[in-house]
Amino acid sequence: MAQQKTTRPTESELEILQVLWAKENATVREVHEILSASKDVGYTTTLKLLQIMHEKGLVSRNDSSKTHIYQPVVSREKTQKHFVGKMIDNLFSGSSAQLVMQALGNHKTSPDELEEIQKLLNALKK
Amino acid sequence: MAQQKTTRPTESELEILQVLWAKENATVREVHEILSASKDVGYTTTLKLLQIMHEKGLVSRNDSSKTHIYQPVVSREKTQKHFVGKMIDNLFSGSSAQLVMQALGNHKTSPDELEEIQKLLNALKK
DNA sequence: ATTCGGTTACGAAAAAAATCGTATACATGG
DNA sequence: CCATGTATACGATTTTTTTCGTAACCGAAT
Repeated sequence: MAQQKTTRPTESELEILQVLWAKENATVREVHEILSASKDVGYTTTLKLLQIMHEKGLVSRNDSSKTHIYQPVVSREKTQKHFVGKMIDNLFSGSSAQLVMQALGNHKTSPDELEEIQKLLNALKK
Repeated sequence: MAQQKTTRPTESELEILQVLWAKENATVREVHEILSASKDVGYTTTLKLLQIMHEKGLVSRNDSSKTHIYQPVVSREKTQKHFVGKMIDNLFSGSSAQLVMQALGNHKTSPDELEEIQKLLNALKK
């Protein structure tokens, strides 16, 4: 079987993945530039993190040129799914509805988005 | 103001809080009994964790008798809110609707629960 | 060729979190 | 009084995660 143990990203790894998901691919510098805008962190820290993520298989990299280019391997959706599931277990006694209510209740949602949710809801009700 | 720095629970602390929220209060042994059903962990580990949580102010305890009784201090709702918010930022580009769709799409939700959500949705649409 | 700016490699330290061994206290049944 | 079972205290270790210093590398401009 040799089931690939899907290593889950840590907190900081998640921050980096966000950048990669948004840009599709990026150099260390690009990632670091974005990260350091909101957070005080050294360049080599970002580099190291990307290297570790590469070892873990969370990202792939193209090192054909001197400046390596990183790409996400794990998909945003899979990762979302994993963490949402975990959170439902951990904090909502396994009830996704409770999570939904919490999310809807406490955060601004535009009419368009509400409409989207309504559609999904209609589909599920069948 | 002296705003109480709300220390956030770690992963394992969350597991313990779950038990405390469910039971309202519990002894170390009770917590440990439940935890060890699903997880391989030593009694003193659970004890230590509860002691740390007590230091942090996550739980209170009644030590008037030899066997201490612990109670959650942080509310389930506040904690949920915190983690949901964090997750929306970290994984859903700040869109709560995206999280809702993900949660609804990937997990079983009973008709009753769907109805509840529908009600909330109606209220929000106004 | 030499220097300079930007890059990766690598090891190690620091920080945070989780785990457990051992000591000790205390109530209670014998 | 003593042994035993159950508690807590506490230090120490282990593991995981984060951070960064230093060296080495390379290409381009001088």
